[in-house]
Amino acid sequence: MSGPTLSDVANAAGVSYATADRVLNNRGNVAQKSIDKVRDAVARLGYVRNVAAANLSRKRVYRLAFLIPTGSNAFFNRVRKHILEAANHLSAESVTVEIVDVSAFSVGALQDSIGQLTGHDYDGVAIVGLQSGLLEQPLADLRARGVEIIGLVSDLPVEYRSAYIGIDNIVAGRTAARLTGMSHAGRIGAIQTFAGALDAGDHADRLQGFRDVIAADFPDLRVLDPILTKDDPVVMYEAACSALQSGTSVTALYNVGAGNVGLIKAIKETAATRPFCVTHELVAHSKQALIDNHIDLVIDQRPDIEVNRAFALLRALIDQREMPPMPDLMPTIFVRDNLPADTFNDAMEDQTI
Amino acid sequence: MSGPTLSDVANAAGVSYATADRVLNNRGNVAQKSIDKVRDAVARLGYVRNVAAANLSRKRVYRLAFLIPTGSNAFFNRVRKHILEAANHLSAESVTVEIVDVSAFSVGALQDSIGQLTGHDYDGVAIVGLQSGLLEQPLADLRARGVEIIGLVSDLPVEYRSAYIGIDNIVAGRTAARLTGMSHAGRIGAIQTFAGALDAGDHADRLQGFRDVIAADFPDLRVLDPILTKDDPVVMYEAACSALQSGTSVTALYNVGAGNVGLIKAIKETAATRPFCVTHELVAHSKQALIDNHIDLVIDQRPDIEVNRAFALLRALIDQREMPPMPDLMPTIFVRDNLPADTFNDAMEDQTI
DNA sequence: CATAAAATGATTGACGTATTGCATTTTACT
DNA sequence: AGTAAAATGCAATACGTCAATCATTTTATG
Repeated sequence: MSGPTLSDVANAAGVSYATADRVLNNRGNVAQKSIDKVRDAVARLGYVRNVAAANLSRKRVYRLAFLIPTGSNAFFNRVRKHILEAANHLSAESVTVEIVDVSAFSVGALQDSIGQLTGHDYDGVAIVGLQSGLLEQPLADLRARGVEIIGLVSDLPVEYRSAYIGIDNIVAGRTAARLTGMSHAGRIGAIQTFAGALDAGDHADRLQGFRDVIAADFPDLRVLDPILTKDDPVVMYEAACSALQSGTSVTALYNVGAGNVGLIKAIKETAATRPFCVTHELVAHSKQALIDNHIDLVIDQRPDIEVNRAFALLRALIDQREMPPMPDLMPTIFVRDNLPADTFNDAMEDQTI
Repeated sequence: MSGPTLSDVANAAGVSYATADRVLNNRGNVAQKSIDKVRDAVARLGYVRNVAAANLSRKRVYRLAFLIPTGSNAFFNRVRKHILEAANHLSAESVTVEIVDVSAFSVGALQDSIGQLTGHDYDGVAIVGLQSGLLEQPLADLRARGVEIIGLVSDLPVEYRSAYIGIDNIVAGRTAARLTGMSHAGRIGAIQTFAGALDAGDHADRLQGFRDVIAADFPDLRVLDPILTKDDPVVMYEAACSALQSGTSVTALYNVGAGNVGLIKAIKETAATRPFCVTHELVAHSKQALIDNHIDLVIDQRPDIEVNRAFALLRALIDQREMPPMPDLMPTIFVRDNLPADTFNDAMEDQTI
C-alpha cells in the first residue's frame, strides 16, 4: 500500500542501500552505471522519498522569511495576518517563519533587506518585489547560498527568482473594466481613474487592462486620465471630491491603487447619487464600504490564496518536490453579497483620514 | 527550535515515558493524578505530537472516500478531476482516495452507497449529500465505526456530519442578482429564470437569494417564475428558445441549474442582441461561452478550493488536529477577463445536445 | 496483613531515511 | 603486476512515536 522504500530500490537496482542513498542525495563518488541502475529502479518502482521520514531523520527545519512592505497599508496587513496564521499552524511541521519589514516601495531599502537576508541561513524567502536591476546582485548572492526565492504580489527581476505568485494586474484591470462597462448598460459615460503612481508596474498594468477593455468593448465610455494620489488617503480624498463635484459627466470612478479610505470618505459626503465605484483589495474599510453601498465592486487578489501557495511552493522548491495542486489564483470580484464571513481583525485596520 | 518531545513531557511531569504515552493515547490503566500531571506538562511545554513521526511509526494510512454523483454533469467531472489530482499528490503522504459513484440525486441510491461504505474501513468520507431522513441511519452506522463524515457541495442532515464544505447558495443567488441588477443601470427589465427542480435545496436557495436582492434593491426589475428544466440541456434549449423569442420584454436570463449547453446553443442561434445572461459553474462550455460573449457572467463555487478544503478537513478530523488555515470559500464571479489560465481538460466535457 | 488488582517503570523493536566511519572490492594508471 | 584512487558495501546510530512485554511498585480490599 505505502510505496517502496529505498531498500527496495537498492535491491531492485542490485546495489547496496548506501549506494542508492549516495545517488539519491548526490553525494558523489558513484559510478555512472550505478547511478543509471538506481535511477532506473526508482522509475520502475515508482519510488518517492518519504519526506516525513527524511525530515524526521535529519531534523529538518524549514527556515522561511517573507519580505513585506511596512506601513499602514491595510492590504499588506492582511497579508501579514495570513502569513502569521499559516506560520502558527506550520510550526507543528517544523517550519519557522520570519516576517521582515521593508520600507514601502523603496528600491534601496529592499536592496538592503535582501542583502541582510544572506546572513540568516534561510531555506526560502518570499519577497514583495520590484523591477529593478539594483536587486539583481543581492538576489544572486542569496541564491548562491542555496536559498529559494519567489516573488509575491509584486514580481522580482524574472531571472532571479524561481516563481512569482500574484495576480496578473492587466487581467485585474480588464475585469474591473468589464464590470464597469456592464454597469453602464450601453449608456454614455466617463470614468475617472485614480492611481498611486504610474511608474509602479502594477498600477500601470491595471490601468492598461482597464483601458484596453473599455476601448475594445465599450465605445460609449471614455476613460479619463488618472489622477495621481501617491496612495495617500488625503490626496485621494481631495481628488475624489473634485471628481465627484465636477458636474454630472463622471459616471464611474476606478481607483487602481490604495488610499481608498479617502475615496470612501469623499463618497460618504456626497449626498446626491454617486457614480459607479470600483476599487482594489478587500480590507476592513473597503468591505464596510461595500456593505454600506458606498462602492459597488472590489477587485481582490486573494492574499489568503497567495500566502497559501507561497508556503506550498517554497516547501516544494526546497524539497525539490512537485507542487501540490492548489486553488487557482485570479482577480476575484466582490460585491456586497459574496463577502467572506471571516471578519477581518484589528490588524487590518487602516489609517484614518 | 523543534518543540519538546514526549520524553520531555514525561520528564517534566515526573512520570515515565510509558505513562505519558498511556495518557496521550488513552490506553487506560492510568491514575487520575498521573493523567493530570501529564496533561499539565503538555500544556506547560506546549507539546504537540509530531504527526510525521507518529504516522511513520504506526504506518498510518488515511483511507478516504468521496461519494460523487455520476452522470455527464460537467461540474462534478470537474470535482472528480480535482479529487484525482489531489489524490495523486497525496499518495506520497499515504493517503488513499476512492471515488464512489452514486446515481445522481437519488436518495435511495445515496442511502445504499453510504450503507456500503460501512464495510470498507474508511477513515473519512466526503459526501455530496441530500437532506433526507433516510440517510440518517446509514450515516449513524458509519460514524459508529469511527468514520469521519463531511458534506461536500450539498449538505447532509446536520446532525450526522462533522462539517459542510460548500458555498451558501442563497449568497450565490444574491450575487447573481446584484450583478444582474447592476447590468440594467436603472432601466426597467424582466428576468427569466431557469431551474432544474425546486425541491432540490440548492436551486431553490439560489432563486430565493436572487429574488430577495432584486426585490430589495432593484425595484424596476421583475423576476419571472423559473422554467423547470430538470437540468436537461434539451429541455433547457427549448425553454431558452421560447424565452428569447418572447418579444423584447426579457432583459436577462438566469439559470440557477445545469444544462447550460442547451442555453448556450439557444443563445448562439439568436441573431439579434441577446439579454444579459448569468449561469452557474465554470466548466468547459460555460468558459467558452464567456469567451465567445454568449453569456456575461458565471457564478462559480470553486470546486478546487472545496476539494482542497475537504482533504485538509478530513485529515484534521481524523488526527483530531486543528484545521490548517485555508482560503475562504464564497461564490466567485467570472467574466471573460478573469478566467483561470488552467485549461480544463477532456474530463470536463459535457454532453452535447 | 496478606493478597489481588491497578499503576507505573524500563526496555525494546519497528517505521523509512540520513549520515558517518570503516572495510572491502573494483577500476585506472604507471 | 603493483599501486593508488575510486567505488561500493556493511554496520551502526539517530530522529520521535507507537506498541508491546515484563518487572516492579503502589493502592485497594477483605
